[in-house]
Amino acid sequence: MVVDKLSKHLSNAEIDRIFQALADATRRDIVARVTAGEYSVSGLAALYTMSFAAVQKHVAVLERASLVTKEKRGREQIVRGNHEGLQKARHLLDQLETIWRQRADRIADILAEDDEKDLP
Amino acid sequence: MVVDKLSKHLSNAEIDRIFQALADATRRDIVARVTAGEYSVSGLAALYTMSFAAVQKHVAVLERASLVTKEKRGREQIVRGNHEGLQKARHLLDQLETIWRQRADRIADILAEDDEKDLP
DNA sequence: ATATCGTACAACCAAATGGTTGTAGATAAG
DNA sequence: CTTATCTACAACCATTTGGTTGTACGATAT
Repeated sequence: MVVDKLSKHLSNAEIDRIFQALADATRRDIVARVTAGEYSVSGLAALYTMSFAAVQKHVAVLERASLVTKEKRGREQIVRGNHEGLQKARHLLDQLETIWRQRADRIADILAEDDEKDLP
Repeated sequence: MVVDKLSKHLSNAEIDRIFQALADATRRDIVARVTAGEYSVSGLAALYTMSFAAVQKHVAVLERASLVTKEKRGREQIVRGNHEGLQKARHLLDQLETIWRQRADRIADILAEDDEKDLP
């Protein structure tokens, strides 16, 4: 199987986990919220109609993807955005964007060459 | 259930499809390849050890996520990167990045305020 | 001391995923 | 015409996913 590594620092498995973690609206909402402030797991669970255990699982998925961290404070578990993980994700997305833009640039170049042929 | 819409133009279902499509190394490889050139489905299938049908399914997932288009040419089906879809994905990722960066900036501001308090 | 709160975790379930093989229909090549 | 190629699609299978309920346990409040 030929699968290019998109990053020297992120394994394909890590990238899989990041994208899969973000492929759910509830989890994206959790990321947005804990990136803008602190929430306990039950504090998060109160925001959604699903069960506490379901939210707990969503947080676990985000944690495995390094997008979020948990820290025990008293009897609560505080969830925060993991800036290192988020930065990794951002870097990864930059790389993907670069590949796509290179393609766009190549097309632009080809079109530019055609234009030159039309010059006097 | 409270789930913020991250975009006026992309539904949560569309975003789900985009991230999930990218949550597989083979599919990311396909996106990279068809973004850099043209491939038939069988041309793609030749690159991987899995069956033709499996690759066909991966392409279908990418197509449903609007990251790729198929066009019939003779008996072949040509797969290309869908620039509109890719741009949507890029825009979406920019928005996520903005949210994360705003958080970082807010932290920087808070730290800056603390520094000011230490001034003479 | 006891009840309550926040969490962890197991067991279970339905549906989706990622893969397989097999069959069938167009299209191209001999 | 016959054969080989490319694609589509169905049926099946194992595993994962997203959800549930129930139980147990440490921390907190009354």
